[in-house]
Amino acid sequence: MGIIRKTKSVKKILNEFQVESKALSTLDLIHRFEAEFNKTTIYRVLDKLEDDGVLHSFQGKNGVKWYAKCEDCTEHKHSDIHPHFQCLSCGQTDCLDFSIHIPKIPNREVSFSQFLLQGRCEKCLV
Amino acid sequence: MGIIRKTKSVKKILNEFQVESKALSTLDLIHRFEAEFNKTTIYRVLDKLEDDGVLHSFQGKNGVKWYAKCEDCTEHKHSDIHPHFQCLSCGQTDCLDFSIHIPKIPNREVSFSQFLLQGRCEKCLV
DNA sequence: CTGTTAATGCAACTGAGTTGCAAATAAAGC
DNA sequence: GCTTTATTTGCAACTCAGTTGCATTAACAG
Repeated sequence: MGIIRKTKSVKKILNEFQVESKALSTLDLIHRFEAEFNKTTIYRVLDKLEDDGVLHSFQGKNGVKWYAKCEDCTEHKHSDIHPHFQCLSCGQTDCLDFSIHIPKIPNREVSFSQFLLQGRCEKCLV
Repeated sequence: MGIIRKTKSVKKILNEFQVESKALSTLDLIHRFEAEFNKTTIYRVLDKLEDDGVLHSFQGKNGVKWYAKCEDCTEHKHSDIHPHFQCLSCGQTDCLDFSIHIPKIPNREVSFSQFLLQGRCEKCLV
C-alpha cells in the first residue's frame, strides 16, 4: 500500500529527488531532514514511494539502502532496471543510463536484479 | 592481511565452500557452525579469506552478506566478476557462469561491481 | 469546523556486523 | 615433546541500519 495523503514529508522528500537527479541513501535523507522529520518517517515514506513505483531502491556496498527516481514505473511493474554507480571517494551514487542485457537463464525465473558499480566518478578522477 | 595460520575454523569454513559450489551467507555459516565457533570467528575468517582472494563477497537483498569461492583471484586482484542469483523461495544463492559486459563508461573508473539477480531457481520453478 | 483515519514521533527494539581484551592455540625452533 | 611467540578465538558489549507499537498529530472529505 503506497502513499495516500500528500503530507509535508512526502512533498519534501519527492522534491529532493526532483532537485537532484542522482541516487540518495537513506542516511543522506535522514541527515538532511533531521531537524524536520523523524528517521522513522523517512523510512516509511521511502517504502511507500517504492510501493507506488515512484522510486526504486538498491543495496549499497556497506549495507546502506539507496533510492532513486524511477522512469515509467508503476505500482505493479518495476521496469526500470539499470546499473548504479557509487563513487568510493565522495560517495555520490547515481543511475547509469545504459541497460544491461541479461541473457535468458535456463530453468530460472528472474524477477529482480540490481547492479552496483563502484569506483571513482568524474569529479574525483584527478 | 589474510590468513596466516591454518586453524580448525579456517579448514572447516573452506571445506564448506569446497563441498558446495554455491554461495553461502554469513548467517548460513553462523548457523552451521554455532556449536563449534563463535560468530565473531566466522566473520573474521571470512574477512581474511576475502583479503587473500580465496573468496569473494556480495550484498544480498536484505542486508545480509554472501560469500562464494573465487576462481583465479589473488590477494591483489579480484578478477572474478560475475552475477549472482538468489532464489526468493528457498533462499539458495549461487554464482552464474556468464560474464556481464560492462561498456566503457566515460569519465569514470570502475574498480568493483556486483550484480545480483533474484527470482526462482530450478527446484522452485514448478 | 468536525470527524475519520493515515501519518508522525518517540522509545524501544531487532538483526547483522564489529570491537577490545583475556585466554587459547598454531607454529617454529630446539 | 617442550617452550616461546604471536595469531586466533570467545565473550560481552557495542554500533549501526532499519523496524515496531502506540499515543499524538495532521491531511482530507464532507
